[in-house]
Amino acid sequence: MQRREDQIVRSLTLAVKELGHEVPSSGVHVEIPAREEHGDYSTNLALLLSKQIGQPPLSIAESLIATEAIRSLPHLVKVEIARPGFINFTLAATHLHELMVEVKEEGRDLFARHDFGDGTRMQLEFVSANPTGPLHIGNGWWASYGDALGRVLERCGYSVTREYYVNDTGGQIRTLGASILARRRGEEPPEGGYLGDYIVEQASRYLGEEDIVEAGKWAAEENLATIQRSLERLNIVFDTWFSQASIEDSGAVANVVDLLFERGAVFENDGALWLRSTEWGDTRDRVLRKSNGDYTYLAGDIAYHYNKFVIRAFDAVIDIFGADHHGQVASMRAAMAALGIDVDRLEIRLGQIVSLESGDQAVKFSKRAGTAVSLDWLVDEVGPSVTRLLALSTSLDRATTINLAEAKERSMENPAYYIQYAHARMAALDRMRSERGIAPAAIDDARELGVLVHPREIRLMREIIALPEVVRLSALERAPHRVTTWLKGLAAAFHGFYHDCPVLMEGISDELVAARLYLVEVARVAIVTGLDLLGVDAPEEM
RNA sequence: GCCCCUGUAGCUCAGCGGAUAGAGCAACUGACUUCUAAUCAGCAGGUCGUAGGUUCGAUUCCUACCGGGGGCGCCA
Repeated sequence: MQRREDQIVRSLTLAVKELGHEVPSSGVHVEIPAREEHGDYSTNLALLLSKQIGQPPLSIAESLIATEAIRSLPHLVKVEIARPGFINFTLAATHLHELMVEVKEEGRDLFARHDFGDGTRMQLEFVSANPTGPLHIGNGWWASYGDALGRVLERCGYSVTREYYVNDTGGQIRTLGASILARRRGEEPPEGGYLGDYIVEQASRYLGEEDIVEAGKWAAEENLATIQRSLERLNIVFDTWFSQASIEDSGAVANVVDLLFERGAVFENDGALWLRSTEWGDTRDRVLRKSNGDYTYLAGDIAYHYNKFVIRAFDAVIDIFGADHHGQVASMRAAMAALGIDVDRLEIRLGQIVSLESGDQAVKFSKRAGTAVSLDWLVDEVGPSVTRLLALSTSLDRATTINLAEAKERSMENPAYYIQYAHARMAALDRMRSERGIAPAAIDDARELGVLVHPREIRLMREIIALPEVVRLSALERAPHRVTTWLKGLAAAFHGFYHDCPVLMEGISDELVAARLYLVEVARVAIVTGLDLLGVDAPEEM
């Protein structure tokens, strides 16, 4: 779709040149204003030029709108100057009709697609929960975010790899094994062990040796399979499951510590090897190899990130962790800097804590204490669509409390029903069209859509054409929840249209039926595109 | 103490430095011989935590303070 904004920017550029000025290098916006009185598009250009050339913005705006470049803008009905110095363009409905044809021709594959990602190889690491138990709801929230962000980035031309880092070795696996063995003996898990009920159940099925490592690995493998199934229920599929044990066994950890040593970033103290991370902005230095000779988790993670950036040479990496891993951020960035890796290639996004409201109390999740509410339980309760849309309704930066009663309601409280119902209505219209032997919507010329002038139709068309910009911003700001916000608006516009603009009822002209059917098809392209970006199904009927 | 996130309507939350700050829910009122009312419409609800600063313009950016959440291991 040729974005109308770009067309207007080109005309404004010509207009500025016509007046003999330079276009400001940054800050110029052409946007769809929030208020309809402000027209279809609006620009702050005159306000910025005012600063640059020292003339009042209103008189600059006057000169601009008098130029040939502006007067000849396609579809232009009216151009107005507003208070501080905005220029507001009102276009004829024909500009919307034209764009509808473009969206329909692009279809689900091409509409709202961008190429600015330019094939950048980007790795997204997310979830990476230790296989010491089932995923909890917080994991599901951040998993939905990571997957949707990947979809948005892919639509903008990035080449995305989704990866899960599996902590299949080390102290937690031993603790897990010890907890299993204790339960099998009918005892309480040891101090610091895992207290969840699932451990008791697993212990009853463990037939192996009385060996904590063997028991731990057995349970971890089983847990990992469970985790994978939980994620697949949410439409989340990883490209790679990267084993921590594999990187340790390969000697890569020792190698990267050697490399850090060669670069002078390591020192010895109290029998341990330390990373001089304070030199790169960390609040304290970090242990890489303990005095007992074992490498720390951090050392393994550094080797893993070295593998991402140097061995596999991803152009950029986004790590998505829970806020409880905040402490790792400065250390990892320091380690990358110490290795001479451009720190800007590493982006770490932290998801704030998710809790569940049960009665009046918020339940905090702890896997060790066994109070984590499992993701599977929530998906059983409300289904995958509601889970994903709820997770993707708010910013990652906001700590959320899930209200189960509201999540189970089948109303607008639940964006999933509202949005999916809009799609089901579109699908129903198409079924009915087919049953009545009416040909699928087809238009040879945008002028055949000239009958679409009802305020409900206008609003729907305006919502549809906003998606490309929403997708662009979602990718740049790593904010897929913007797509959810847009979907709610689109669904609202469609429900309003559906209510006031009959498509297949008696007494409607053939021409209007054809145009409205076409509009419904275009709306369907848009809503399916949006839902797919979030990994949510578009049901034919509900 | 230090670091990160957050404070917007009664509640849950949107809001790329722009114009009169928006949705849903809850409360109240209205619309079903229908293309599925899982919908639509109306009404009501705001010192955008507080105080400064930058700017033509600040809910948005900066600083300080106050409230809430999270993190500061030779755990992972």
